[in-house]
Amino acid sequence: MRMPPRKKVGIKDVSREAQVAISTVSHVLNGTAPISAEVRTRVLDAARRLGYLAERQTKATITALHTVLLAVPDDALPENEINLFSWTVLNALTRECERRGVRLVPLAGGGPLTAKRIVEAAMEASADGILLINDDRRELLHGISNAGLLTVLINGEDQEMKVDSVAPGNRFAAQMATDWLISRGHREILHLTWEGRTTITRRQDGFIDAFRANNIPRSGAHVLQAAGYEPKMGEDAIAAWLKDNDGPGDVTAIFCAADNLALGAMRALTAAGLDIPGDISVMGFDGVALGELVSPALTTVDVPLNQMGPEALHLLERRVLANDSERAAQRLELGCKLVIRQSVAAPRT
Amino acid sequence: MRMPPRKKVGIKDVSREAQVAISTVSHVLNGTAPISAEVRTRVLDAARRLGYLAERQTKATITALHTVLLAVPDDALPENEINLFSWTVLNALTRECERRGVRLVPLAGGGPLTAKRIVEAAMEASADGILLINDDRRELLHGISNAGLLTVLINGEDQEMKVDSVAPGNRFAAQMATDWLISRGHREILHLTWEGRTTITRRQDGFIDAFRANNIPRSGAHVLQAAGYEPKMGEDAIAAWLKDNDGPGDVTAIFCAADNLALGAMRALTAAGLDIPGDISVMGFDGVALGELVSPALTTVDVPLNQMGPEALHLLERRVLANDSERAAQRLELGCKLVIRQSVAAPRT
DNA sequence: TGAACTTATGAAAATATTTTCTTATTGATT
DNA sequence: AATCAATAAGAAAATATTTTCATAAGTTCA
Repeated sequence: MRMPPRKKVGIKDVSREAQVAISTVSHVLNGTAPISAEVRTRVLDAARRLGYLAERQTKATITALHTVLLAVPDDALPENEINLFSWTVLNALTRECERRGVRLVPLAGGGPLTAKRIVEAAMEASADGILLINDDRRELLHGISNAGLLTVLINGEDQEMKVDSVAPGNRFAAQMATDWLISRGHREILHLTWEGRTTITRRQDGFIDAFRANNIPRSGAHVLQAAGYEPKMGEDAIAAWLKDNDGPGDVTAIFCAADNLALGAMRALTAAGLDIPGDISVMGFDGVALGELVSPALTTVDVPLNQMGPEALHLLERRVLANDSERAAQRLELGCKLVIRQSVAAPRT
Repeated sequence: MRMPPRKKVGIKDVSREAQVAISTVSHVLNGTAPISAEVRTRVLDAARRLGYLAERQTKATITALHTVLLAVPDDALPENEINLFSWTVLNALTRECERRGVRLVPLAGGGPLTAKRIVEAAMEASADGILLINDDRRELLHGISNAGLLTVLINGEDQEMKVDSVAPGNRFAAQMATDWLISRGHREILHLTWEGRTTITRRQDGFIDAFRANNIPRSGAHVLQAAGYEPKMGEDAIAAWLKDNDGPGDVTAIFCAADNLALGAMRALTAAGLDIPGDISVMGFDGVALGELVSPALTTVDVPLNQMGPEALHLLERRVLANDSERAAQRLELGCKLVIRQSVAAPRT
């Protein structure tokens, strides 16, 4: 694995690009002399453009991390196409590690994760820290931190606020999605979800928040639990719901807690002869499914999956560098974006 | 304001400390040669001990920030001792800026903050970014980001997930505090709060969460609104409550959403002839009040106020450096700690 | 058992960066 | 108009850091 021989950029290259002397660049970078705003901007822009700032930044932190243990529970393994979520996250993480020259030692398979297994694997690899994805059980976290190992959770949260974590801003994102439905005129909305971990219930919280924030009667917020997050389960849940209620009733929109569920729901709705979005609107969450390719294209919430891994790495670096157990644990929530396509319309009047 | 002439540490000093050659240190730091785990550790430890790693880290980021506008709404001004919260945060922030040589231009007083005022002030100071404390109104955020200025919120949150922010982990912390009360045996708990911003309602969420997580009847969760967060208002609210209900009734513990309220509550309870914690337990939140000096000493939740400013600065730096509007907004929650003192005991049986 | 490798470390050469000091320009003050 | 002070930028000297290459010590294998 050899990088293209992109020769390192230095302060010299920046000075040429910005048309100033080498020393001037140094002065700008260190604030060791008065510099006019104009030149300062020119230099900084050049430095950024050439990737000098980024390189410098990388070099400063890279030091701390040599080997990182990546613990992946079986159900996050991207064995089936279903778990595109984890796959995307892990993929971006792997690439970032390669880029930075961090050795990533995976621990996966071989039955359920236990603190013992993780600690042993970390010792064996003499890892500087641990990244743990999709698993935030208390016993696990206790076991690991008792061994004095530094850990960052990806797509999880430590309720005891001892361990750093990165997760999507589920609650706000779900509220934003529901807000959008409400703004289109929907008042009776079904939230299709499943009994997942706390990070999934946050989406339900946000769904409810939106009703409160918009002063809409909470009686319009309906919740339906599917058996899991696979498309088939969403399909079954919606089919059963349609049957029980003899059609969608007052409900004019379905907000699904995952794109996969939304795909299943759309199948069930179409099978029941309902038009999307004419008769009923559907909204997803995650932005991983090929929502663009189904018909109608799925309106959804885009989660910045590609940024979760790198951010986790960054938290781990800072933790290793600081090496200060007094420092408060950090929980990082990444903002999500609405992706508006065709599966949502105003309700029939 | 002159730093003690602590001469800069370099790779040379590290090599001496770690008893290796200069080049070896360089190799460790850059991964440019195979290094034994033993030497690697020795070098890294030495580098950390001497503050070399920290210095390097600082240097890498300092570049991006020269001038920062600090916008402080009137009600966060530390004019009265009441707002020890803001005072502590601002104090730590100021010191961090001094340490790093960042120029901090305050914008405060002169009536309510408006987007226009902030944008103009930022332009005038040619600020690289804005720190906004205790104010996250939508119009304000829209106005600022429309002007293309980078902003980080301190003790606030952007529901639209466009702007980075730092805040305490209010929800989990409140749950932790309530958990503690429940673990001592309390089942009927009063949450004393006020109509604050969303960050305050998060504490109420956590209070409720604890009942759910512990499978305790939610009928035991009582909420009482004070007129504000000053001690006097807590005192009045509790006095009125005691009067209305002819004593505390079944309630055996009061969890206050702020230390100031707790101090007031304690005064009202004592005035009513109740013993703390014999008759009723009291728990605070914030860890700023002189809870250690009151009698009995106040059990509370310690919020890492000193870290909020520096973390906000760090977010701003990264944002300026990346200069990538595609990058998702980040919301950083800092973990809090339980401080156990004397004001909480098991309820009378 | 000794040639061929591999792993570790350091000395010295090659680079990169910072600091000091000089010079130019502008505007204010006598 | 001459002088001074403040602001900007750069040349050159002083340092700091990285890289290349040499060497030692162990390992493997025919």
